[in-house]
Amino acid sequence: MSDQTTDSDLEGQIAHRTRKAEDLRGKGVNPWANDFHVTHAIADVPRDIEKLPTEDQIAEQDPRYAVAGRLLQMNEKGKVAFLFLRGDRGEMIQLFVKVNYEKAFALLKDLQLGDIVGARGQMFKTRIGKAAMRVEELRLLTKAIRPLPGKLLGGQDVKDVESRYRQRYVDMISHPEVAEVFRKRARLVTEMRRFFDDRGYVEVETRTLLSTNGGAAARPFVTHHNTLDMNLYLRIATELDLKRLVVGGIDRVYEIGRIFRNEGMDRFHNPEFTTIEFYQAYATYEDLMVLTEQLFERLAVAVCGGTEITYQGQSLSLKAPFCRLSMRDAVRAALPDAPVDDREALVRYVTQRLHETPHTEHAGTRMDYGHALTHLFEEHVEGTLIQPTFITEHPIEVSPLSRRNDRTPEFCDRFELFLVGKEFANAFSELNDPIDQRARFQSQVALKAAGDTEAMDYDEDFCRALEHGMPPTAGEGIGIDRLAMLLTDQPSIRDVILFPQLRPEGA
RNA sequence: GAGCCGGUAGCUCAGCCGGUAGAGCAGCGGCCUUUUAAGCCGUUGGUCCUGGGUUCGAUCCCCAGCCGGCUCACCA
Repeated sequence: MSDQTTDSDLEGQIAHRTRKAEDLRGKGVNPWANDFHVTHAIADVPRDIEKLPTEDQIAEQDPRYAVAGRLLQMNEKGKVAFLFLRGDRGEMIQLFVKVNYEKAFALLKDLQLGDIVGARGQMFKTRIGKAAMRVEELRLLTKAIRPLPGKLLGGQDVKDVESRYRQRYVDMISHPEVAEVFRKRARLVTEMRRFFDDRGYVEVETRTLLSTNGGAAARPFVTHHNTLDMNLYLRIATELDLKRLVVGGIDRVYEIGRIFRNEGMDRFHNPEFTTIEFYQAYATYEDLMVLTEQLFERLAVAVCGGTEITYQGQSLSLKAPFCRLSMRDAVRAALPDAPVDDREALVRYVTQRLHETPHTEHAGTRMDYGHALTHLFEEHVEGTLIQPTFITEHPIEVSPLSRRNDRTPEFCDRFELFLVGKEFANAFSELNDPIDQRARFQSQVALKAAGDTEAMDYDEDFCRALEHGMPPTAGEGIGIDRLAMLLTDQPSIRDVILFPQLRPEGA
């Protein structure tokens, strides 16, 4: 205790706290003890002021509670001290330590903010009418060698988002509301599982490493297997394996899993993210629209308590039914002069517009009717779809895995669900005609040869699977991170991913 | 990948016209037997993101880089 450390920089504080821990060990106190028995969560300790005795009314038979939590504040007042501990949900308990309880009082000088502390005692009402525990036993359970930055109680919030994302543990200590976002995300996923389990879907886990890239339009990550001495792709979708399982006889199947796309990062994109994909035999995309409405309603109720929610100041209603609109009608409404039904004229129309707006990098490798229509939709409609809207009848060129519509084979039996101007779900009646599927893969290969880095590989095994016969099936994928953003009202995908991708910390 | 904005004490931030830096909180040493973001006395702490340049002199001006945020492009 003779240390006269005056350093207040980080190294000095760490050194001081480390010496403190060593001193304690020298006195026979384990600074990282694990023999304290908690009887109650801090949240579960009764604190109804009306029912609590004043200090001199405490009776020997009044219940005792043993709690533990992080020490966030210490007010020492001579021969008495008040401490605040915070528990696992961000709730606080006030401790009252008097000089009369000698051992407990003596420990105070070895405690520092951020330490994990255990306390045992009886609850009472302080002179200013606050609930507090009169501590009979006080224990240091974990010495925090490194001081916590910023706000504990009082002090300032840590606002530097970089350190918040890099050191999520610190972020969560400083901001209990951050932990709450991730609890809600967990609730969302749990509820989603229940929803599908209740309907007889089987949850599976398929492979992440693949030798062919498919199931979506995206650039993959490449990795290398040493023993096989071959490059493998990290999956960009779970689609093809799940449909293999439908061929194999699991009529209702889903996977909640991480997928990887080697593309840009921004407020709505992280290189690894989580999707649910589900497939149901003998269903159509129209059945899935109804199912999707039920799912979104249920998730909103479970996470937000109702179907009327707010996202970043916008009021949204997730109450069924959602609006349904074909892509052509949507484009027509936004651009009355676009020749939506004339395939060649529409390509010319879009090509001309692209020349007029030179800032676009859009490659000329895939300008056909389907891409032209989709381009107009994405440019002029997508961002305006605030309330939940199903966009149906996508062109075949942008849907290499979807079933053609029986009446208008240039379009397919597909929908995407949009909300707050973003895509949230993508679903279609699955293409199960192996001959057509081979042709679609062929055109993907041609696109890839022409420089389209997002085109799929020809998946021979998948075609072979379809040749064995896949029942008529509908399938859907939903981005869980975006859904979590929506239901927790977070502005950035980084706020719903525990450890979002950042550049490595500089040396 | 492009544009804009930012990086100063552990945290939040000031810092004028270029003269090598301040506050609050945290820390450290005291005082106080009912505090509530306690109070009072004293006190420590800085690679001003990095590297160049201009200058007698750079946290400040210029250039390059690193990291982050936002917008745009690609994508979900």
